[in-house]
Amino acid sequence: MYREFKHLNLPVIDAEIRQFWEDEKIFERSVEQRPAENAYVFYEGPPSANGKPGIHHVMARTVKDLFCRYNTLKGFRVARKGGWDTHGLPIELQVEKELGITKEDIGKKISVEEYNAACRSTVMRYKDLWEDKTRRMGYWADLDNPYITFENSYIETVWYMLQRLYKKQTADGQSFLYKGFTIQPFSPAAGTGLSSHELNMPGTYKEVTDISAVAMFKVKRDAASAPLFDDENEDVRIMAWTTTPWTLPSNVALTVGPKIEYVKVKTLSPYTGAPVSVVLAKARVAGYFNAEDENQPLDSFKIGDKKLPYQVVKEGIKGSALVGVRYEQLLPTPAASTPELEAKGFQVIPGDWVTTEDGTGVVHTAPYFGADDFRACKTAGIPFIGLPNEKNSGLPFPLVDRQGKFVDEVPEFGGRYVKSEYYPIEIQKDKDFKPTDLLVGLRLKEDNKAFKIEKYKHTYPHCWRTEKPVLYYPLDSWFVRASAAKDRLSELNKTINWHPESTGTGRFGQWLDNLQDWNLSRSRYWGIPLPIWRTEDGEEEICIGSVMELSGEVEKALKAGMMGSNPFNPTPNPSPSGEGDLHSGFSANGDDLGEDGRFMEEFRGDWFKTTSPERWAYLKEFARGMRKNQTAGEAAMWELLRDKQLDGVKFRRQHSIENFIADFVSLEHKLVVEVDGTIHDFQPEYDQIRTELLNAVGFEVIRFKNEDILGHKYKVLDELRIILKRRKKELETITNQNPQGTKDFKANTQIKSPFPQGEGFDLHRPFIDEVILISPSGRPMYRETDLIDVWFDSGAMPYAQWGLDYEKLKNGDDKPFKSPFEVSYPATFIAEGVDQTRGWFYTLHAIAGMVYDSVAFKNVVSNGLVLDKNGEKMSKSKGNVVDPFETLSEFGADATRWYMMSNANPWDNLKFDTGGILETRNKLFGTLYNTYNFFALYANLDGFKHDEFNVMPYEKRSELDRWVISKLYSLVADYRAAMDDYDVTKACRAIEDFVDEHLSNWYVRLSRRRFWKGDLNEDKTAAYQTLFECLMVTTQLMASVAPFFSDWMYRNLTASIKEQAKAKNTPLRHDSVHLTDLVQPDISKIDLALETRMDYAQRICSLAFSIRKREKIRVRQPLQKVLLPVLDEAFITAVDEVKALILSEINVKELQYVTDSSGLLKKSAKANFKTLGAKLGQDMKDAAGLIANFSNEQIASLEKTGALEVNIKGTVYTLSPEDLVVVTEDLPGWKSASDGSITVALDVNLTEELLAEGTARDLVNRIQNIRKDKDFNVTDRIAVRIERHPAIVSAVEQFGAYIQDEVLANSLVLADLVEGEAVELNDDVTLQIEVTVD
RNA sequence: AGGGCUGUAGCUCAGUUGGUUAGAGCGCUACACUGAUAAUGUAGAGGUCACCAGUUCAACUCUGGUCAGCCCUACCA
Repeated sequence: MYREFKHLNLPVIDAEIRQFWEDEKIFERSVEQRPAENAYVFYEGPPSANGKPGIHHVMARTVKDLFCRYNTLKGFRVARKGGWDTHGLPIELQVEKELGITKEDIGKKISVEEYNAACRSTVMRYKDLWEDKTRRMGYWADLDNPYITFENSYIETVWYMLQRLYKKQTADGQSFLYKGFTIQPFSPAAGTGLSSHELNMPGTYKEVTDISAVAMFKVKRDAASAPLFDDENEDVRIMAWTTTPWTLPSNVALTVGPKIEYVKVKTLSPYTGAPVSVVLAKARVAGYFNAEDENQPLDSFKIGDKKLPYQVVKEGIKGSALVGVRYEQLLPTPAASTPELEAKGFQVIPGDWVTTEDGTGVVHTAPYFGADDFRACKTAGIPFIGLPNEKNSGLPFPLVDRQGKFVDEVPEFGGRYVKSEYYPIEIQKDKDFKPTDLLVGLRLKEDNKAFKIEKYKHTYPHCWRTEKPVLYYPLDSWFVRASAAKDRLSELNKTINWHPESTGTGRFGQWLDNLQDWNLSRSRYWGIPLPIWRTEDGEEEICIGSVMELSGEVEKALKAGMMGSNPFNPTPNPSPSGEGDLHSGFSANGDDLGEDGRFMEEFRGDWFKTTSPERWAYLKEFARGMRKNQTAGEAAMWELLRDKQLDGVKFRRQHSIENFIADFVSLEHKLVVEVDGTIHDFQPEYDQIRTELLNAVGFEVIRFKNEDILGHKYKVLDELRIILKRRKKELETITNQNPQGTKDFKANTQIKSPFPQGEGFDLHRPFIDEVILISPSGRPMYRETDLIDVWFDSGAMPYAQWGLDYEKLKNGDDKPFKSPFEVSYPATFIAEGVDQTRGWFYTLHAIAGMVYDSVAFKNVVSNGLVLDKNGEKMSKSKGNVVDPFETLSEFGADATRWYMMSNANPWDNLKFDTGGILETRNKLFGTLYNTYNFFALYANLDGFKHDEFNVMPYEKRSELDRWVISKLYSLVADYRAAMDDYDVTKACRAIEDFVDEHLSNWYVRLSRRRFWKGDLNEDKTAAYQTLFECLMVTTQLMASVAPFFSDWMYRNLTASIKEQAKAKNTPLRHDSVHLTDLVQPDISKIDLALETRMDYAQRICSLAFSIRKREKIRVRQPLQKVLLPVLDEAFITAVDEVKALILSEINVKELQYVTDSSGLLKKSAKANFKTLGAKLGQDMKDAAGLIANFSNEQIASLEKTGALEVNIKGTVYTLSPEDLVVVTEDLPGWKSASDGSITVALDVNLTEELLAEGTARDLVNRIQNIRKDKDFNVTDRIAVRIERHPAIVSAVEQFGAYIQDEVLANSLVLADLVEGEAVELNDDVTLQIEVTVD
């Protein structure tokens, strides 16, 4: 029996099939049954589970899933290892938000360890929701063994890849991984630099209104500037425009275009009325002066006037002539002044990038806050402006700190945020609040240094998470030298098959062509630590490529006494098979003292308990030096603390603890007192590690600022006293709880791990920062504190998802990754949103290209965005976000998936409208469901069971059967071609077309009678077999996109024959459609001639129906004759084959061809523009008119002789038959209609007999309706009594037998009195019919 | 600002190498059909193929420009 159903309910089907898949492990089997060597490699771009899945994830995952399923059916083994992206700023920011802290609080209010633990627990928060969504949408992936980017094996593989880059060198010997200093986008609000990827997140560039300033820089009179002066007292100024007035205190140069022409204009300062001569580009004069005001008397101006008189007094000043001109510093900061700056700063320099499209043609240049500025100053040898940087001999500290505040030393504006957005919203809203830019503007106005201060609208980049403006800021960073591999990456890209192609050639290709170095550094906590250790001076460094290597280095460091113990001890020793878990090799407990323990025993004195003797010896020199060169603050503090002055507590100064030197320390109270100069603002990272490490060994660290000690001595003393008391108490409690505790330094040097015992060491911060290595020259090396860009994490997934194989690594294998890496690289196919073009797509490509000179993927589909139905982006604030769970529950996964794939190409943006899903459900799934149910209903009645070994040969089947089979296999060919080209939309639409147009509305409709009439004869069996094959093949083709419904149908179709199929090992033996082999495109089953003539039949029927409609003759009314004018014999032969179909479909008794010889045919001709156009050229138009007027005779002559000469404007052309498109015109005297070359005429004369037959058919219909209303079984026999009404008597008498046969009536009687249903036969006649089961 | 994509019926989308009636589905109107019925058929209304120019005998299609939308790139101050 085939299962029959009452209603289509896709969500119920989903649930049933989902359960079946899980119970029977269909996914696992679908993968495993294919041979491993025949792999179709798919990479899963890892999602982050810290946000809820959205409807766009359903879109992206449908694309991924369907091509994996499709290729599985094609016989490939398609492993799909799931993955989770677990690092990155979004997670950190979320944690900060939830804990109510900012980045500055990390390491203070909360330890890095706690913070990272919070990240770790947050990152998988919505894992369950994701997995639920994954299952419900039918996304097949291995969720049990995902790769997780925070796991040690993943991290160490990323290290390995970094090391490969570190070791790789360009032709001129530069490493692919290097440390540099550049001006980068920096988000003070998020406390981090931003990568170019992040700067390109959607919504980053926003239109904002800022305050712009045109400042006037007063020229100093000297040899270089002399030509600019007319007389000694003239006030000559250079005008420069800026949209960031807050950078004006940092101005050190003005940049001009060497080739640009500048002019000097005599005018007045608009704000003070003072006479002034300004220099600006000639092309920009009109931007600041109104031509009407030219040469007006200067003394006519009053402050506040709109009209500013002016006079161009000097023209033709080349930019190059201005270079070297010196000017007075605009807004001096005394603390930042240096002799060097005074000597070389504040002059005009050249820059090719200067234009005259905007501003004044002179660019205010502040090197720390602009990439162009930075380059220009470096080239011109202009020093940077900033506070002296005491400890680092390097560059001065910028006048703006990392929080986006002016440093205190900046007069007037010190301590103010440079962008108003950094202030809390309440402050911004205060009526008295003035943005810093405005204050700067006001200062300039007052000082007669401003020409124009006004609001200015422009787009400015914003931090994609905090939505606050970005600053360009000088940052130390590690870079990947991607620019060196630019050409090769571009070449490799050309071998990748992109969908859509334009993304690959255009968007991605052009990006590669302009590739910049990849900034890897992130000043953050939760991410993969950069595996580079350096000596403090940066002279020696090491890049670690594995935990094994790190362990070896730690051993060396141990011997040198750099560290307390080796957390990686014993040396990790994964099993040779590569199966071992790296974690298991690590010792987490500190029982094993090793060498370290032994040497600690030898030292008894308190003195050395804070560090190892060797380190002590090493640091001693530094400490001594620091004591000598102490700062003013340190000196003042020492005065307060020395000689047990403070409550009798003993303090030491410049004392070594671990690998740091503390400014002051009380060993008794375990308290470190640090005195900070401003240098510490520049290196918060370093301070933080220091604090963390000191905390880790039991010391509390407090800090005082220089100015506090110098200015508020007693306040500092009070604070210290309070802290000392508290410390004393705390230490007593700790000692009581744990007598060993803080006394034993060794115990605390054990590096902690967040994992339970035995699970190993955590490679994250802060633990990794505690690892100190020793350089070849015997100096300590500290880890570079940066984390790496999370995009590197995901870009390294082809390797890191498997992890390092130590055996291979030891053998020097070029690709030392665990199995099955060998058969899993590169990917055959990946798919992700188009927004990943510069993200994952790029990082995959870049890493593969640079490290292995290979592509990482061969085919890629980038899908577009999912917008709401109005084409607007979905966002929480708009409230137009679609919940994927609701959608899946309401419409089912298949309809949702199908809609998303078929509505538009996946790479176009999708305007998501549930109405579209509804349409898909009704049209495709509803139709197919009905078709299946129709099949099941009659197959069950007839006891039909499909028998794979006993199918009727196609040549013995009817025209209609062979036609639909031909269509079916044409579909298979089209479908496979489209899918192989990754064009799923085309594939889906082909299926829709087949199901709706061909299968349902033609084949099934025309075949209905075959199913319900008579016994299971040969023709009927053929019909069942044909329909079965159509359903079976269709369901297989649909399986990739609609995995639930197709499996449901497959299982229904095969349930009754499953046992037999299994026993005989036939193609239908599989438990699930997803385990089958995709049907082959069998050309032998395709008959194009048959498809053509069926197309004729469909068009003829359609035309006949349209005539009936026009003439208001219902289809049930039989007609005598249909006439077909024909032009050639081939048409007759073709139509003859489908004649029976046509006649029964349009309910006409006979078909008659009208040929030439009949004399009835009137032809007309139209020019065939395609062939004729090329031949005739300009005469085409005239020829078309001529041909349209051809007579029957002319056409006939051409057809007969094959040539006809025409004269067009004196030129004689010879026409051949293919130059004309001949059609027949309406037959005079007949009701006709035509469509292109086909014309149909109907004989609409109704005889008595025809009318009676029509009435009989009406009666059949009414009786059938009654049967249905009364819920009779389809097979019930009935008795019918009809009221004796004049309108039907003749029909019943003539066609009684026919009626009985049609309605399965055992008896049919006319009676005078019938008490049955009142039935309306037509507008005039209503009669009673009684129907009973007999 | 530059690059890419898109612009066809009220809506969602097709439209092959330029060729003379520009299509489908949904929606709307009317009629029909209904032993598949959350269907189906026929017909109707609905288009300056965003706009302007050019190439051509012929342009929705090719070229250039303009406008609008989206995405990407970009601190030109």
